[in-house]
Amino acid sequence: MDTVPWMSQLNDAQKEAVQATEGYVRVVAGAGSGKTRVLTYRMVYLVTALGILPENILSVTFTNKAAGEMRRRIRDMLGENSAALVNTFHGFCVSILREDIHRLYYPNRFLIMDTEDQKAVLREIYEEMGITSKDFSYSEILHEISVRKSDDQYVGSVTAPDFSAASPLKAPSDRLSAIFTNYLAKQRKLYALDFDDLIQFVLYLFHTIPEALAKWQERIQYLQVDEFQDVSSRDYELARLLSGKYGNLFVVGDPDQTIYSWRGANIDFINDFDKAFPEARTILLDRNYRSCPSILSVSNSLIRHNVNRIEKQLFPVRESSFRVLHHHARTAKEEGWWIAGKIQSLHDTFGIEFSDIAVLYRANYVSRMIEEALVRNKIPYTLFNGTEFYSRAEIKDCLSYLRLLAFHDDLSFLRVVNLPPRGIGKTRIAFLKERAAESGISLFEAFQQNIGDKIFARTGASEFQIVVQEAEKLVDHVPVSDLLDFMLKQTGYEADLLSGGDEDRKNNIAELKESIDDFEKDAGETTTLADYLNRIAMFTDLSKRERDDSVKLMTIHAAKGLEFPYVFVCGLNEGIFPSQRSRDRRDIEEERRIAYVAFTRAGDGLFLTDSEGFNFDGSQRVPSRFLLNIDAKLFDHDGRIDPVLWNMTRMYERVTDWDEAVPEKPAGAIGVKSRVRHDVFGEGTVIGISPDLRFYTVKFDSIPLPKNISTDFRGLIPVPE
DNA sequence: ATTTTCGAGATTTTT
DNA sequence: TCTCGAAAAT
Repeated sequence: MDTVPWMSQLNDAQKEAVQATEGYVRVVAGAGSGKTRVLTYRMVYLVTALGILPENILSVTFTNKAAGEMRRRIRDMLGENSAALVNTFHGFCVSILREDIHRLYYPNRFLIMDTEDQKAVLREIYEEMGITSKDFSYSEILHEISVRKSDDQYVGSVTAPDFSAASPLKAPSDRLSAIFTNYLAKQRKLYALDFDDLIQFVLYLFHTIPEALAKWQERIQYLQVDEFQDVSSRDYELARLLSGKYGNLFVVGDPDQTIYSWRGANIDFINDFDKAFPEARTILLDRNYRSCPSILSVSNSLIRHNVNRIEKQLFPVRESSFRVLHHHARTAKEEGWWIAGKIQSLHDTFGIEFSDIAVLYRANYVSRMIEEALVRNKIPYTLFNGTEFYSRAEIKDCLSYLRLLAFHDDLSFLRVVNLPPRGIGKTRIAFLKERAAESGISLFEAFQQNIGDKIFARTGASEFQIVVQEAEKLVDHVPVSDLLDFMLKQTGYEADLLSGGDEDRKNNIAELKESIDDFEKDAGETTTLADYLNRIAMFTDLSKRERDDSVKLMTIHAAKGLEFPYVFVCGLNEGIFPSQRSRDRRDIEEERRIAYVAFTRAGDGLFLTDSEGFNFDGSQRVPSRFLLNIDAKLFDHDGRIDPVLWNMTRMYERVTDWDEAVPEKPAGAIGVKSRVRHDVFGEGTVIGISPDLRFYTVKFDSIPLPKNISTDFRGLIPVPE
């Protein structure tokens, strides 16, 4: 029943998936098996063959980038008018809250905090509490906050009118809890929601107000979720609730590609889907269209080392292939140069476009040495790094100007009040904070009320206030882009930028204005400034300018869901990949899945590199255990590795790659993570205990590599806390 | 007395 | 690239 012309392009399993529109369906789709195609075609099928209205379909993607791509494809097939619903969970929650947050106690207006805003809030809290980021690193605390927020108690307590009365979260028994309570208080004052809240609030809304749930359940008659292996319990609950009425939930994922555990991804949701929904159908897509057999066998050979895994084989469709090549470099610099040289020869000798090549790495900082080599060799590249478009300083500045006008919030105020420098620094801000605290008002209000105080003489304070007042008169009457123009000119920000002669920043701002124009054209008359700001709050990489025909550089996480004919995976060293932070088997398995994702991005060629040298902590760099995991027959080495290095790799491996339950040693109170002192080596931390309890593995502070110390040795004593 | 600038050191992954 | 502390500039 090929009612649609493109149906013949699909294999049987794909066809089955596209047509499986009713009920609960799980598609286990291996890397490169055409799942994006299935998801896209399925939406088109729903609309064209079944006559379902686009607004009754929701397709959830993992990133905005993926959402954008899918929207484009669907538009190509169905035409401009078919505004099929493609969104991320977070983006969709913003839509829900825009319509329904007034049903909770919040006003019908909320501000979305991104990670930088969260850090700014933390910075203030730290200042008030007299602690520094050395005591508690921002990222650790943010993680902790996220964890606490997933506690069931949280939802009720934050939305309850008097959240301070909610018991378990309040009692600041320790500093961590104090920080958390403080954070919540600041959030409430700002009417600010962080990423976790977006989903959490929607869940709370659905749990407490049945009419709201019914309304959205009625709207979403067909729900499909991509990258289901990476959903968190919150995402899962949301999907379950939304599909609760019509019972059409279609999920697609690959358990081997779970790489977001640190963000709450839980692999069980896809693995146990059939238990949660006994009537569920499972479809397996196991034909790989993307990669050459050699790349596939290397990837399979690697991932097989994960113990906690459901066995799954991918079958290559493609035939001919080059062998995967590993290069061991003597220095980090040489690693970069080898990659640059290879890229150059791929381009010159084989006529491969630069844009068909990607360099992937575990962490952003690794990109530096690669960049340097590419620049020196005059190879064009585009860096997709952590500082994505919307989080660039100048873009954040612009958005903060706008947000100040829309929300009068402290966060924006603090960012722009002294931008460009107008003499309002620490002391004057402290003055304002005092005033604001006295009267229980916002910093901006305190600023307006005290503008005449002599403390602001000799500063640009009053000029700034006048500009803001003028701009406020314009807010509801001119397009957002004009408003931004006005602010940038009148505050002197633009002049400041021009005098700096920074072309890049100027271009970025021009691009922002363009994207605002686009948005206004799309959204029509009804959008307010606040709407606009909330809509783009989650966009981190919307309009990345990509240089024509250039090599792409990005982290493996950023490469999720993408594919490239030629892929270089660099920095395959212990401590980088797997990351230094992975401490036990579970962490290592996640790292291995990340490597698996990296390898399976490649279609025609895969190159792996590592280098000798020294890590941040001074320890010697050794090749990654992942290189040892791959069956040696399946790939080639270019550059000899000293067997001593391999032995060191095995040493690292022994420390972290044990089976799960690491027995704690009862006597002597020495367990994993406890601090110990050794007669000769000094102080250190126990990072492991051998399964047979024969020895501890101790990382001494003064020695780069961990050492095994017999449990019977008397010279190893615990250090009192 | 305050603010600004400049250089040194550190860095997982992101909605 | 971002953060923090000390010197230079207002």
